[in-house]
Amino acid sequence: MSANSRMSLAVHILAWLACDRRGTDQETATSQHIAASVNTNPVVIRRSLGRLREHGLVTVGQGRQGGWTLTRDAASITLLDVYCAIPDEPLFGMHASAPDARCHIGYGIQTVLAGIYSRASDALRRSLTETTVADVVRETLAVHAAGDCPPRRSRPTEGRPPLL
Amino acid sequence: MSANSRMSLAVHILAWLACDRRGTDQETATSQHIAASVNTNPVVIRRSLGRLREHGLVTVGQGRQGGWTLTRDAASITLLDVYCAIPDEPLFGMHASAPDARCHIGYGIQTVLAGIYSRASDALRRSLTETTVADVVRETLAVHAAGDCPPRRSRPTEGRPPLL
DNA sequence: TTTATATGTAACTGCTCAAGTTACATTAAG
DNA sequence: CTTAATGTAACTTGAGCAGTTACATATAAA
Repeated sequence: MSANSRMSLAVHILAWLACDRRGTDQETATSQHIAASVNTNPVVIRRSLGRLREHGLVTVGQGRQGGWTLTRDAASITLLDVYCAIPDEPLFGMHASAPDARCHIGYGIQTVLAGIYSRASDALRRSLTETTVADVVRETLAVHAAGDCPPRRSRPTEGRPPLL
Repeated sequence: MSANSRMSLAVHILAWLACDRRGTDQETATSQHIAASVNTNPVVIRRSLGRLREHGLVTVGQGRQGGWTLTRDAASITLLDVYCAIPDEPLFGMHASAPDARCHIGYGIQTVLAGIYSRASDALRRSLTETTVADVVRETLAVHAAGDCPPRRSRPTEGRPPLL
C-alpha cells in the first residue's frame, strides 16, 4: 500500500476533534487549524472531512465561524467506522488482466481468491472494532505525557495546560 | 493501485505448480507456460518466482530443461507463507509528512497508530494461516468442475482429463 | 563441442493514483 | 458589506507497478 495514508489522516483528524472538544474554549475547529497539526494543506483535510461527514461522523458549519465537530462521543466511534469512511480499496488486488479461462487453475482462481480475501478483510475489520477514537486520544496523550516533547504549539494544545 | 496484485499472482503460480505436479507427465514447468495461464509476461512470473525461491517455497533448474517445482507439499504451504514472500508494504501508510510534534495529538499519534496497525496486521496474518495452497487448488478445481467452462488450453490442463 | 532452451536481471515505457497546491464560487456571522 | 470559513475543480508532481525488450548466463541434449 501502498502507501496510502488516508486511514492515518482520518484517525488523526477525529482524534484532534475529540481532543479539542475536551477543552473549554469554543474557538472554531477549522481545516486550517487541523492542517497545522497534521502538517499538510487544508484542502487535504477538507477532502477527508467531507467523507467523514458523508458517513455521519462529523458535522460542519458553513460560513464565518464555521468549523467541525464530532456528531457523537469519541468512545462510540470505532476505527472500523473510520475505515468504512475512507475510499475502499480492496486489501489485495486481483490479477491486472484476467487469467486464461481455458486453464483449470485460471478458470476458477479469482473466485477462490475473492473468498479468501473476504475472510481476511473480515478479520482485519474485526480487529479495528476493538479500538475507538477515544482510545486513540487517551493513548496519544499518554505518549505525550510520557515523552520528552518539544514546546507546545498548534491547537488544540495552544495556551492550555496538558489535559492528562 | 493499491491494487497491487502480487499476492494473487504468487498464489496463482503456486497453485499452478501444485496442480501441475498432480499430473503424470514430467514436462518442465517454465515461466513461459505459467505466464500463459496467468495471462502476462514471463518476466513478471520470474520476478515473482524469484521471491518465492528466496523464501524457500520453490526451486528452479537452470538452463535447458530447467523449470520450477514446489519444495514441499502444497498442503504445508499456508497463504501466510506466501504473504511473507511478497514485498511487504504496510497495510496502512503513515502520514506522508510528519505531524506537528508540538501538538498534543501530533506528537504521539504515529506511535499509537503503529500499535493499532500492528494488531490489525496480526489479525490479517492469522486469517491467512487458515488456507493452504492445497486448499486453493482443491477449491479452484471444484469451481472449474462446477462451471460452464470454455474448451481447455494451457498447461497444466492440456490434453489431460479433468483432475477432479 | 555446439545448439537450443531455460533463467536472471537491468533498463525502459506507460499507466494510474495519491498528495499537494492554486484558484475561485458559495455561505453566513458580525 | 466585509470577513472568514467550506466545497470543489483543475492542475502538478512523484511514486510505484505491470509490462516489455534485450541480453548475459547456465545447462541438458544432440
